[in-house]
Amino acid sequence: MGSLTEENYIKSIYALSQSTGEVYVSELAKKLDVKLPSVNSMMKRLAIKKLVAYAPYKGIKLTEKGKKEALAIIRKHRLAELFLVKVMGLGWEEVHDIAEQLEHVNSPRFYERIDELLNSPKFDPHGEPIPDSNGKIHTQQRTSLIDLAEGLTATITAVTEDEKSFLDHLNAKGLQIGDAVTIMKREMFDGSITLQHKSKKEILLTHQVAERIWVEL
Amino acid sequence: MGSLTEENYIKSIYALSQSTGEVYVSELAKKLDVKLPSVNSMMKRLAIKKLVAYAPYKGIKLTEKGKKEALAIIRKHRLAELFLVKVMGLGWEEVHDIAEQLEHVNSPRFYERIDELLNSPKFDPHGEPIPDSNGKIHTQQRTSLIDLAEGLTATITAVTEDEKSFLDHLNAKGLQIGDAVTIMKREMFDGSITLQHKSKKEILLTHQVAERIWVEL
DNA sequence: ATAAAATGTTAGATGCCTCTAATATTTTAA
DNA sequence: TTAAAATATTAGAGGCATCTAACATTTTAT
Repeated sequence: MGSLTEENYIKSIYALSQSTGEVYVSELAKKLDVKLPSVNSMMKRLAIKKLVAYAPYKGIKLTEKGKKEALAIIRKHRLAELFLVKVMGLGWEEVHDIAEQLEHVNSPRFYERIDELLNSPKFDPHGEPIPDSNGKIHTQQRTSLIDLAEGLTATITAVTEDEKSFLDHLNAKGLQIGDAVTIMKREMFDGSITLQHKSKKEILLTHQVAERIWVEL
Repeated sequence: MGSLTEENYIKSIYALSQSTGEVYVSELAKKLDVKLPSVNSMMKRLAIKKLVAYAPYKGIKLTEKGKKEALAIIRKHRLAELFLVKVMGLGWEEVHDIAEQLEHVNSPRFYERIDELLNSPKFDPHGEPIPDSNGKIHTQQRTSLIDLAEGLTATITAVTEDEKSFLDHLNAKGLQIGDAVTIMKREMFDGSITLQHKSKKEILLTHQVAERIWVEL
């Protein structure tokens, strides 16, 4: 178990390297809100610990050991989020910041118990998959709401959780995980989308919002 | 909000100064398992922050500000312990170490919710009082099992929680908070005590164990 | 192909928290 | 009452995590 700071670096590297498999120093610095040299010196330390593969002027990659640690933290984060919603009755928009802290709690027993109480759940309240205790992740094939043709109906399965304000926005629009929506109109001009929702109301989403909503047909 | 380390110092100073109102550097060093100079330099920092009153070669005292912070941490610790037992179904002997971590979670909402779910509880699973959100503590007049005369019957209200092994010991003997016990015999020779318990069984406790059990007549 | 822009690294400093070794003060006991 | 023991402090160093300023490399665009 590394320090809290170390865990946050590992987690961010994992998140940012999802698509390309690597991260740039500047991306990481931006994400963690530190300056470039801070990232640089942390990379040296993590490389010594064999958590990242790092060569000067090259992208940063997690080693297998680093990935394993990242997935363990993500598992704890997502279990915590679901626990906060299901057991403690908090709103999905307010659990992220608390889970950011709970994910660093070192207690197998605590998380084993949460897992039991929630019946080994597969997805967190934002629809993100929860890795199992071996770090195995049940990936879903994802389609963004933005890629759906007019007339199609789909079910919201997940949202990309970046900031509380985004979830507040969805709450205000009345959208939740599991809701069925039909694409009424796609505006070419600004990329916005009009949906028909179970509430019978028409909902307008900007491109920026729609691209962060994942659906299944 | 100070650092985790700072919070642990404050909490330990509070605990150790309960009786006399002050702590010695060496006591604190022992409790926190650090060397004397570490305590010394931390005291200087805490004094600058007005959390402790500290003069060289004199005992350490918490300021009002320091006490308030200590009580806030203790409140979180004890709420967490009760939550772990009542809501999560963990044993009273295994919650201390988890609560040591949860007490540092910074989220008024999280603790407000725990307090609600537990119905603003007054005591933790070990019988220790939970300070209210203003730091006010509902102190009980306490009698130790060791001070009870033969023939008297009393109810266990609290135990002094120092180590898991002590609670394991009580579990093995079948003793719990709320149990009624009658003093059958007090041995002058070694200070041990024989109890009659609701289970009808006779239980022998050594002086060392009995003095850490608090009762009400 | 080279100059400018973007990105990354090194050097050196700071604060936090810890340590060991050396020194100082207070307490205790002869 | 003074020497020894116990307790506390200072000096100086090291690791972690951060920063600014200066320098190096890579990418890009003319």
